[in-house]
Amino acid sequence: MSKRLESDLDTSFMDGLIGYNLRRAYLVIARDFAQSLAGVDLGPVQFTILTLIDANPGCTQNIIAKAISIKRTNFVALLDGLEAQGLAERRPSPTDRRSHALYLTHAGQTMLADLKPRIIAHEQKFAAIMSSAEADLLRDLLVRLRRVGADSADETEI
Amino acid sequence: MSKRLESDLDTSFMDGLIGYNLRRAYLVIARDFAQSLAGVDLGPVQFTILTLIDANPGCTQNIIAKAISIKRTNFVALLDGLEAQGLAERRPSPTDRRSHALYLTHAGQTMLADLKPRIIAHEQKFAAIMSSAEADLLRDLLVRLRRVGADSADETEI
DNA sequence: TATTGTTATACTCTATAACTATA
DNA sequence: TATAGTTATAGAGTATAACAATA
Repeated sequence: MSKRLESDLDTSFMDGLIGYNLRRAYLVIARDFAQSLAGVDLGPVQFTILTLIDANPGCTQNIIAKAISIKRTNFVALLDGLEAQGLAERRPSPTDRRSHALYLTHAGQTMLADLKPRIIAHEQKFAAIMSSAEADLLRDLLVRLRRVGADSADETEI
Repeated sequence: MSKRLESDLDTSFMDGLIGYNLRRAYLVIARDFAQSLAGVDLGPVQFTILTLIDANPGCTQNIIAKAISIKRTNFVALLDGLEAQGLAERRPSPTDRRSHALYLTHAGQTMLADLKPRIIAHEQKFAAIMSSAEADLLRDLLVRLRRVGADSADETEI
């Protein structure tokens, strides 16, 4: 197998680009993440929303949407999906009648407790190929990278 | 502005995940990359294809598709777009009548020469926030990360 | 039988514009 | 006037299944 490797190709220009390498690594991890969620009707973003509601009960849609850099407008359907599955719910906000206070249902908490170990196992598969010092630096560099775009970002806070 | 920061949110679980930080950084760079290509009818993947055909004239669709981890099936429309704009062309392969030999047209070479400086400027905006040693380590870590998924990848070579 | 390219199709994520109800 | 949520819609990017031509 692999009679002809893609290493025959000259990819030198792309290989030097941070963005290109970032995309390649992201795609690999995103696929593995999705496999970790196999059998569950949740996308990666929905899992993230689940964890954030769990850690911040009563928070609003906007707060979460900004925190994870997705548009308010795209948040609606994602939350609709969680609500339809009985995992989360919108309650009227006690302080602002425009906004909703978000909570996990009991089923949502159970689901999250079931999924977290899967995600941690998925993560460890990747963390295993670097030292903890390298992992720390990697996270730090990724955070710094995403702050570069902070000015050009319109409504989605970085 | 920014009367209430998302840092009020407890995002500790997600912050610890490599995949999450990778996604956030990737999205920021991908948006900036797209802006660098503003006014040109090319997506990021099409730009990548353009550079690879330029560096590897006569190569086949499959070789490039594998090199950048996209499906053969999705490559077709991307290349169609390049051909429709007169930037690239499919010629019959001299050795295998199933495959096509890919080449840039003169217009394609001119376009690429125009775009490369834009992409390099885009890259430098991000490279500027780290030392060259950090950038080298980052690229190395990203390559190592994407190789973790090498076994579970079916047809798209990592 | 396996591989290259192809069509058709669907799903996820992201994006913009315009609306409503509140503030 | 601005903000929170919503609807509708569009576009990338990615995914699978099935096919024709060639190896």
